[in-house]
Amino acid sequence: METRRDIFQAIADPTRRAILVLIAMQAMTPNALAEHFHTSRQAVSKHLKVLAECELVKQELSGREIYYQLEIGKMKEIDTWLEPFRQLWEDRFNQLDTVLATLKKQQNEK
Amino acid sequence: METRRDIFQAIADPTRRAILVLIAMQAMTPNALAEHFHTSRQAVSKHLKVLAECELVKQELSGREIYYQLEIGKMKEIDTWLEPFRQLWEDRFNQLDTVLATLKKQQNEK
DNA sequence: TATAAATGCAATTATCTGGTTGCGCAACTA
DNA sequence: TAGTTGCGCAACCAGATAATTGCATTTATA
Repeated sequence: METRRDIFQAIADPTRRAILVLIAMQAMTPNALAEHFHTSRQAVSKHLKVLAECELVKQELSGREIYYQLEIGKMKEIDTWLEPFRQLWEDRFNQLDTVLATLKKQQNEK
Repeated sequence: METRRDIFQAIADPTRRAILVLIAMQAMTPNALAEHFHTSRQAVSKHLKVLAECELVKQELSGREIYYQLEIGKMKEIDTWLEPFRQLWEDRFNQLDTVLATLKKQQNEK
């Protein structure tokens, strides 16, 4: 029942990725978000809950409305995981030692 | 049955992410990979199949062994999706117009 | 040649996931 | 105050997922 929420699992769903893009531009309510998709407001609400559980979004209350906005800092975690791979495709021909060191370090920290 | 494979779904699984890290350092066989996890070789094989379906890994045959290696180029797709968000956390205080333009462009291209 | 090893595939199963509908509650509004 | 709106939560359901076991095939080895 207590499913461990994970940022990678959060962005696995295309609707959630679209939500992140939308609220990156402007904080939005569940109702406003739902208008952009072919699903119910409740379904969007569940997606927002998942995003909130892994701290990718935060709420801002305004009367009976709830504006969801992006927690941009959390997105860095994806970037961090990607970093050693980025080195691989950027410096494929040199600095290989550095790349391997970073990868091994990341693996040991697991 | 024909589940649409997606790179974001592929990296949603922690075992698959670990596999990517391992083979980034060195091409490995399913048996060798399986030794690093608490699952059967067949389970690892299924993960490799998922990764192969979205072209994150490629095979290199060697007798009865199959070495899996990373398709580093495919990882760029994650990076590409992340790019506008990276702009947000790097240039939070300026160039906001550029960020929004990128996001909207990305959204229109869906 | 007989045996062992490396691998993929099929069938099965328990669990997770994303969606729906129905409901209750708090907050606006006429 | 009565009705409407915005929202989250619970129950339910079909399909997807990850893991297991069993098996067939190909290649290496004794």
